[in-house]
Amino acid sequence: MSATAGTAARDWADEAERTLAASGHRAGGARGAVLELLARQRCCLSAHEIAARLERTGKGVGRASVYRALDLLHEMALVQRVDLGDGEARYEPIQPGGEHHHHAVCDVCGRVTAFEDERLERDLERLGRRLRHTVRAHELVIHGACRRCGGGK
Amino acid sequence: MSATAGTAARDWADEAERTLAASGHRAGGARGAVLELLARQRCCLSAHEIAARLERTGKGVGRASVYRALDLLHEMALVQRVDLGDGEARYEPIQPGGEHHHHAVCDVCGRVTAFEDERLERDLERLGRRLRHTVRAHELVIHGACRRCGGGK
DNA sequence: GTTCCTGCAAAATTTTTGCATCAGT
DNA sequence: ACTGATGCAAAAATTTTGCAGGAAC
Repeated sequence: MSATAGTAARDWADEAERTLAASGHRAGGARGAVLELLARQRCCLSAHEIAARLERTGKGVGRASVYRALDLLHEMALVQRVDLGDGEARYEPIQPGGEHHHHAVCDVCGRVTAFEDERLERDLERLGRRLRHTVRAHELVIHGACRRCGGGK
Repeated sequence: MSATAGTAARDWADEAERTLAASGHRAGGARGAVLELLARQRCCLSAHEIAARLERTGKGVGRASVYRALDLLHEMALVQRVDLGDGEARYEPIQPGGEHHHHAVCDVCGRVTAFEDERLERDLERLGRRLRHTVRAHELVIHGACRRCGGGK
């Protein structure tokens, strides 16, 4: 399973590089580091977190470059922007294969749980058709108390 | 229908004032103006928009007071925080009766469409039970192209 | 009269931009 | 070589905080 995830991550980073190259973008070190870090991640990361982690790994990258990389990746629909409600934007890879998850935030302990739900995804597709609104991205955030903090009684 | 909406709006503002009073909060002018403005609104407003509109109406209110009012209302679960992805937080009243909507953002023309969907709501309830996550609030944002900009073909 | 509310200004945070330099093609 | 990518510093935008005065109860 971790082998599969690793492969998917590498696939995503590779495809992202290819997509960027095809659009005339060059392969610099800063964006490459951001890509690689995002690819290895389970869940969304904020610009601040990305900069901090790259710093710790020795691959220090200017804040501006992090923001510029995220901006570009978002424009190219390679990353999903996630707003958990704490005032900083987070980003996570969009897997071309369709794997997609949403987020539940526990307002008590702060934990963020990622979850998938196939019926929800089908519902969202139907919704796009009903509204005649092309769905390029969708994002659901649930706020409340996680099972440990009161949801699981 | 507009009469109904007006009534619901007044109800919401009244109930909000009562809830606040019951928690030992006093009825000041700034928060009252924010409440009244929110109550009359169809969709979500940002702090900036709220301050600007109150300014135009002559009821100028300090930015800090707007933020403090929104903070308190959010804490008391009287308003829903909405993140449309443009870096500013928006807020809208939570109708106790259960009326609830979500938002579709057109990335082409910028229009924000509010929509309701009963099946989606049922799905989200089921989801909370499945995750054993108490759902205090949930927020869905769809990004893409609206029917005018390419979704309606 | 006490305590919360408000507004202004200052500060903290997050994100963007200008510009000189470096690096990929 | 040409042009995009990067980093630093400065700026902009959004939100928070400190504090003094005013208003609600």
